[in-house]
Amino acid sequence: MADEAKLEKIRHSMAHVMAEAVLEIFPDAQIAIGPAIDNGFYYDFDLPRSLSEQDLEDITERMKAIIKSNKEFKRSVVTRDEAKEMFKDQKYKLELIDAIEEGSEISIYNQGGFTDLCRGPHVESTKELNPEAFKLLSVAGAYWRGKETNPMLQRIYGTAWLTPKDLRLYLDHLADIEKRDHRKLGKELDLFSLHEEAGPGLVYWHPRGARIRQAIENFWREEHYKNGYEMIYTPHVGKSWLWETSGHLGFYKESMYPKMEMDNMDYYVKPMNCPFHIMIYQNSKKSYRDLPCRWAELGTVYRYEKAGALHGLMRVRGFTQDDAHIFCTPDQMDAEIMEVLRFSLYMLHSFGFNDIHAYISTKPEKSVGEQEKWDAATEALKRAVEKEGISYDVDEGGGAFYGPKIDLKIKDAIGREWQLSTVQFDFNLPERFKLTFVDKDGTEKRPYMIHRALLGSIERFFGVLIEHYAGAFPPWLSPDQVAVIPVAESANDYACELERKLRQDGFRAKSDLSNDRMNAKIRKAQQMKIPYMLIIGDKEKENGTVSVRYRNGKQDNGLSYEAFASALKAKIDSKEQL
RNA sequence: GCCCUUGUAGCUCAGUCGGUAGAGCACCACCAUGGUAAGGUGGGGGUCGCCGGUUCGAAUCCGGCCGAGGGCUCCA
Repeated sequence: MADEAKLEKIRHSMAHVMAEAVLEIFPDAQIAIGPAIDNGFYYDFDLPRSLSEQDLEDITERMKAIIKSNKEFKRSVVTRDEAKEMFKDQKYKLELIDAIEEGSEISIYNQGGFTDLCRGPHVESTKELNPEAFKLLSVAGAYWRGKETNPMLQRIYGTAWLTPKDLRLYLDHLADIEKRDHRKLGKELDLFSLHEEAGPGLVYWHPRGARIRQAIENFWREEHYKNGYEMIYTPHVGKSWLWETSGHLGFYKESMYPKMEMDNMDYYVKPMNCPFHIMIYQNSKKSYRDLPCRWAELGTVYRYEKAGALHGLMRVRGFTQDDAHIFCTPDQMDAEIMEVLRFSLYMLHSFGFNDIHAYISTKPEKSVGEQEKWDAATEALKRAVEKEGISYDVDEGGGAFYGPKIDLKIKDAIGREWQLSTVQFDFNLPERFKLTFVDKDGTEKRPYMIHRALLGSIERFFGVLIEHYAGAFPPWLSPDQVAVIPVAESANDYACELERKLRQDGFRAKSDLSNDRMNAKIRKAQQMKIPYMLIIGDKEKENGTVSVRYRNGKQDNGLSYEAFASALKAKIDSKEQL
């Protein structure tokens, strides 16, 4: 942990060194802020022209020279007026000085030719910075103080470490991230595509991607049924009164696709499934005996995300939520929450996510629903996480206005966090739609309503899966589980026979009868990350056996078909990685 | 939405000072029948994102639009 503090000092000091280098090149540059961040640092500048890659090299060289000149970082305290005088040509600094609270100390740091308004801390001297352990990564636009109405500055991002080896490791990590990029793998493995000409942010699932989706959805449906849910299907558009009642037109209109007019009525494409599920609830009078109702739907919704926010499968405009709504009595709430959380964890584990952290968000300032309800619901959430023994953080006041929630974030194979599951109480919709149930005593009462999605959206979940497995899916999810590769044409008929048998036994198999040589076929199957290859020639044909080549290069020769099929089935059933 | 970068064949990318396009892979055909990561030869395929401007002439220069990538929440 001492290293963490040291690193922060190093990174923050690097930012100052970078500012000095930039000022050498652009003496009139306006400098803004330059903090240490995760893995590195940045500094924002207002410059007369845009920076290029070439500039980054230039700046890097100057930074190295500054570091090698062994400048001390000297801290001093100045008065407000002194500070204003020192930075009289730096309008952003003046703004910062004005923002400093009356009575608090104003400190400056100086290293050689550069002085910055700064609360520190810094290293003692540039001697402590390793000129071979940092790298400038990119230039990006950033608003002054992050506000859209402010001028756009140029931000230079850099990364800095204690040693060149640490830098190397970090750059390798970045390269790994790039290799796993689901957009790249989606193309290479022929899983999905997006088509600007047909509408940005809308996903096309190719056959190989669709097979994975079906494996996910089949599993999802089976498990939901086993766990007491009913499947429902609801429309994709609804009249405006639905969205007025739900409040979406009031709070959410910006993100909805615009209205369609028909028969003097306005229709909207759904951005959420909830109001439709409520329609079903209201279709008949509900008794406490009918509750809980657990209704699940793979519901496709459309939201008009800002153009700049779209990102592959991770942020799209049309997506399918693995949605469910639970309507229950107040008495049932505790048990339902426990169950939802247990079920979520089971689902996430099944997909190979075992590092899970929970975030509970509580009542914000502006909210609906009585305090007691919020407290009861929030307590139920806490009890549930504690019972499951997963670590959690509480985001006080971070809930939606309509109820507290719990989000589950998983860590993927290379340690990145992704939010998947969410369980949210809703004190708003039951009120707005005047939902009721008749209780034991014959009086009408308001049911609790819980929204939950375990995978989040199928599209985004797919993106996370691709990156988690780097495209090498475990057999139960692999689009092609088995590639049958004949050594020469004489084994083609045997290959076809094997393919037919495998498919009939429920496996996803395909034989490669192309003109290529066996070596090329193996290469292709390997590149498509198919877990099992059956290499068959005259030998196997004669003996009725198969030779198995695994994705990892290992090999099992001369197995009987039955032996292979049962081993494969066991692997698929276990959902294990190969 | 805003800033920077970017948009050439299905994919990955070349294309120098403006003179109406190239490679590899993929695809198709033929030859080769090959035991664990690319066999050979030949062929087809692009109004260079879209619209407009400058020019004798634009993939190349200029403007606008559309899309994609990075960033815009780490705070003197």
